[in-house]
This record gives sequence, structure tokens and C-alpha cells, in this order.
Amino acid sequence: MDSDASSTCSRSSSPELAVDSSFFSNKVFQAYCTDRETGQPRSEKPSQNTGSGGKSRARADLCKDDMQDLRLKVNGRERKRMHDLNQAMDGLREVMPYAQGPSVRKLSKISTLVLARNYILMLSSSLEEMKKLVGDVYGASGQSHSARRVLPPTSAAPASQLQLLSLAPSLHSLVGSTSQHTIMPTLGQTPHSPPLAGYLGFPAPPLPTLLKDPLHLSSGYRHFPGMPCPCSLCQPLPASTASLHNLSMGK
DNA sequence: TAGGCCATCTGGTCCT
DNA sequence: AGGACCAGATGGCCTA
Repeated sequence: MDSDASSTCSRSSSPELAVDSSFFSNKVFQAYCTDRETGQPRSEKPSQNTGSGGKSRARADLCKDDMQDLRLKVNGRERKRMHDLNQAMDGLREVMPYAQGPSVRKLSKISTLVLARNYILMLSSSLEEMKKLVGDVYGASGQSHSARRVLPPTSAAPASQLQLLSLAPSLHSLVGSTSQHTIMPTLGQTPHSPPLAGYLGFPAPPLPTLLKDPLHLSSGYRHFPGMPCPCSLCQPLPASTASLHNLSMGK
């Protein structure tokens, strides 16, 4: 699916749930029916059932039509389950800091999961650093009873926002600001790009390393300025985010 | 053409 | 007993 070139999902990950003719034309199903007709085992793999009166035995008592109906029901449920899983995966992709759009290849499932994991780790790390910085700010201004003396208001923005803006450079340096991927939020975003950290008032953190992990992900991703890419060309790991790499998935 | 990714079917297992 | 979950098998589509 993600390998589609003409579109992001010429083969939808969540096709319409329907037991249509495609199922009945399916070779597996045809083989299934054939085997039922001949009474031969459909697979070389012997049944693990010990004949202790389980479902298999009950199914053996069913007539062919009942068996077929049951199989259709089970297949439909499994299909729906997988579609729900794919929907959840799509929902995860939507919130990931990765270029999205009709001309961008969809992240594979494994890439989505790896990216999500590392993204969470990066956010957690950023949050911790932010807490430290906030603590430092309030700690330094403790004698003056107000952070406003440290951060004189220069606009109508709330004090909290001003403090956030003042912390932005530090936060940004935490995640690395020298990457070629760094760009002002209004410059490099595609119409379908998800919001990055631009809403915080500082350049979006480079996130190409979010997918840095022992897995070798396939290349062929489209490159967008300012957008992270899981391909091998976009894997330089800023020293400030090296800790994330150290937390990579252990397999 | 090989490899990656995916959807689907299927049987087994576990849970309610 | 029925449904959810899981993993293996299979085949299709796409890209390098």
C-alpha cells in the first residue's frame, strides 16, 4: 500500500467491508470449497485438535452450507478487525510529524510505529527539559517574586506564552537546530503538512531521526523541506537527540 | 525479477 | 458457545 506510486492509497488500507465476489473468486476460498468437496485436508499442516470435543468437532458436524456461512462470518469479522486496526494506524499517521498529502507516500505500518515511539520519546525528553528550564527561570526569579521581571512583557501575549517563547531557543537547541531540515514553519510546509512545533513560535525541530532505529527502513520517500523523512539519507543524528537513539527499540 | 508491504483467509488459543 | 486475538500462509501490487 505505501508502495503505491500513483497515489497514497490506490489499494486502500480500509476497503469497503463486503463479502463480495472477490472473496468467492479467491483462490483460497475456491481451494477451501474444493477440499470440502473432496474431503481432503486443505493443508498439509495437521490439525492440532485432539478431538476432545472442541469447535473443530462441532464444525465437522455442520453441513457444508453451515460451514460456509460460518467461515464467511469469521472472515468478515477478521476483515473488520483488521480494517479497524488500519483505521487506528491511519489515525496515528495523521498526528505524526511527517509530511502528508496526495503526493507523499504513506508511512508503512512498521515505520509508523517506530516513528510514533521515537516521537513520544522525543516529546517526553523535551517536556522534561522544558520543566527544568521553567524551574530554572522561576528559581532565578524567586527573590523578585515575579517572572515578569525576568521576562518583561513586550506584547499583548500572556506571560506564560512569553516565557514559553523565551524558552524556545533552549528547547530548540535541545532537539538540535543545525539540521538542514530546520525551517520556519511558514516556509516549507506543504498544504497537507501536519503542524509541527511552529505553533510554539520557533522553528520546527528536526525530526528525521525519529525513525532512527536498528531497523533498516526502505528508501524512496519523498523529501520535503522541513519535514522529517525516514529514509537513510535523512538519518544524521544530532548530538542533542542522541539519547533518543539510545532508547531505540530493543529487538 | 527480487524484495517489501499489504490484504485476506485460516486454524488455534484465550476470554467472557 | 461465540467472539477477539494472533500468527502463518498465500497471493497481489509496486518499486528498485
